[in-house]
Amino acid sequence: MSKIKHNKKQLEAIHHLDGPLLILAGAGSGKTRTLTARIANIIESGKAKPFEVLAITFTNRAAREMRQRIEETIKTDTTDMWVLTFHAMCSRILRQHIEKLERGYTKWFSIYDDADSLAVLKVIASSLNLNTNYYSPQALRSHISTAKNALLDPEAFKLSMKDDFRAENIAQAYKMYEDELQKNNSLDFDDLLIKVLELFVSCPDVLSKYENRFKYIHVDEYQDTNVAQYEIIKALSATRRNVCVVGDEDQSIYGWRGADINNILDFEKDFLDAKVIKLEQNYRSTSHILDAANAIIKNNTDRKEKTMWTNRGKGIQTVFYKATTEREEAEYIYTEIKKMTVLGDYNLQDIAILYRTNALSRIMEDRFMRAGMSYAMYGGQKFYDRKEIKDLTAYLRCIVNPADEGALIRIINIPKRGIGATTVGRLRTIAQANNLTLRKAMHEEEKIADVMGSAARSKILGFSNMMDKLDEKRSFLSLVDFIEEVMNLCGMVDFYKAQKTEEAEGRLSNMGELLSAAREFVIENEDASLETFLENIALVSDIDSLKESRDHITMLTAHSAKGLEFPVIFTIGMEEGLFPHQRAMGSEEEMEEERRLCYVAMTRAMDRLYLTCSTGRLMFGTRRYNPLSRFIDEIPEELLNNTTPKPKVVDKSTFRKTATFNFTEFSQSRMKIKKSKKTKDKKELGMGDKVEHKKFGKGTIISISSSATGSVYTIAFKGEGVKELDGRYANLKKL
DNA sequence: GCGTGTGGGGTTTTT
DNA sequence: CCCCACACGC
Repeated sequence: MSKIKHNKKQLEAIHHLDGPLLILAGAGSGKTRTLTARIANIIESGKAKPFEVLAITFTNRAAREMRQRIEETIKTDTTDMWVLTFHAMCSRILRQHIEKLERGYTKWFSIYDDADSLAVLKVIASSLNLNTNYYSPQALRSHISTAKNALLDPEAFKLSMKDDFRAENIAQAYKMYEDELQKNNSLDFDDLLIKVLELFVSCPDVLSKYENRFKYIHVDEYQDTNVAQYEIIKALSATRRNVCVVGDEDQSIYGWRGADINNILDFEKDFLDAKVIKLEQNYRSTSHILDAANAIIKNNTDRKEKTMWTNRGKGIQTVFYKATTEREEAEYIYTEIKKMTVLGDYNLQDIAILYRTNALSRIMEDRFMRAGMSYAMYGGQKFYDRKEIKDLTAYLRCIVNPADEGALIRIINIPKRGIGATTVGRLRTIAQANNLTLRKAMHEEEKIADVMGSAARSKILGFSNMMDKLDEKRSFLSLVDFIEEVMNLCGMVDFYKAQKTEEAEGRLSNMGELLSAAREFVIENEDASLETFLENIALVSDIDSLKESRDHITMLTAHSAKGLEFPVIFTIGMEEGLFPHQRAMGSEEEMEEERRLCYVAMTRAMDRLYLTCSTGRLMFGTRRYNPLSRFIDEIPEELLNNTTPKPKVVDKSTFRKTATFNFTEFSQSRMKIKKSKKTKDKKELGMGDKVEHKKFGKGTIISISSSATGSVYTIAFKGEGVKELDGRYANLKKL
């Protein structure tokens, strides 16, 4: 295996070790192989010891794979080589040094996930009396995250959005949120990055420790880094400048999360002497697939010129199929899979179903389940996001980090033990007045007696004693035994056992699964402890556990498919509003990101690619008629094999006819009345039509949905975003 | 403090 | 269509 052949460009990258290096690695160009070989080369040539190499990846799975491959190549132990994600790296640095920030953080800090952050923001929003129409907790969360990713503090953020009337309030919520997290000795995902930067600034010795250590730095999936991550890389590589970044701007799909595509587009501006190597040979896909993907991506303007090619041969055309209902779409896919597996062309594990949104997986799931065809789904409801698991980990967090009141409040009444909002409120008042944590305040029996009745008092006492007992047990129980003890002592096991419902049973078995996860964690990690286990839970996603060898179909979102490949790919729901997603309709930039996402999805395929859609689809309980995805139109006809039975040609005009037909079918008599009404004042409106609205200006109709009362148009307005308007009232002028 | 019913609102993607 | 938040009644 060590004598793997590399092409000329790859060899160049493998041997160019010193100075900044940008590898523009297109889809399927052997990026990981090259990176692995380069790291092996660094070690084997004696330029650095394993512990002096840093490799940052995007997912834990990628990190694990890379480490494995490096180990196979150099046949040396790599335990002390840092091959991890940005977040894991930052967490590791902070566990060691965060106390130097002198802001009250301890190394037992909790990591808040989205739900934890939202809970905090809900309280803040209501304490500020913010109108939730303008300030939903989600919106606040997203603004704060944007601010943090751009390295703006509340003050700077306020200035940056001074045109927005909400600036003042959002900045204030941001500030309060920061204070609350700090008080709770907690960091959210964005904080992990930011606090490391703060640490580097305030403690130059910490920075130089890592700067000296890491002689060679690698960043995979560089197109998905945000400003904070970029700054971390810059800081770590400032002296030696041995930084090698690998990425593909055409696969930048995390802009919504703060990833800045300019990091890759402008790398050469920041590192003037950067060597740039383009890997343009694709080893994965046949040319029919690659050409179709190229045809789509070339419609983007925000990219570097790059032409991917392959010598895998033409292969077969990309298959297109248009169903009339989502069930029929699922049926078609099922039949195709059945065909190819019965013929023995492919096994189930060779096949993946990709979709834009998790909601689309459901129909496929139904179909596979009915057929008894095994499948595995990734994404969606994550294991650690399940209520009972979050509750249990909240218990564990309370125990590790007594300052974590978010966690404490979450579980103080779980299972129900009669400690309601009023009691918690009173307890909080006591805590605040005496500058105590909630846990400590529970011991202030006299003060509690002043404001509460004996019933509430004894309930608090009971809870407090239980937590104290757990604290004690932690010191002598193993990780697994301790977690089991928490489950039993806190009462969750009894609570669910008593219910005797299927749902409760599921929750119990999930709790059992958590125990198994802990057991496995102990086996795999030398430094396993309650703290490291919790950290692992916070930073791991379920795509990380994707298994390869099992015989099942894989179902995942296009996002989580990044970095994977399958012989057969089905990309479903190729419809305007779904893929590209509605939310992207308003802006050209977001549309380009959708296109990149589509490119990512298509380039996962090695031999066979299917693109499917349905003219009608049940959404929100009503039937919707979405036009065909523009991405399908961007593929030249000769590259597409349209297997849709009736209408042979795929173009917009055919589509419109079909859509109207279904429309009428829905309720013919009513439709006639409506039509006559409508034609009275307006010309008929179809999908894709440009319209003008008095208030919102010019826009494009992206979908039409029918209800008993008439049709509702979903229209993307320039600069105004996407609106839903009732055809009966909205004064729409056809342009 | 808690259970029930209703009404309204909501589905992008994830470390 | 489903899941939540909220209000009400016990």
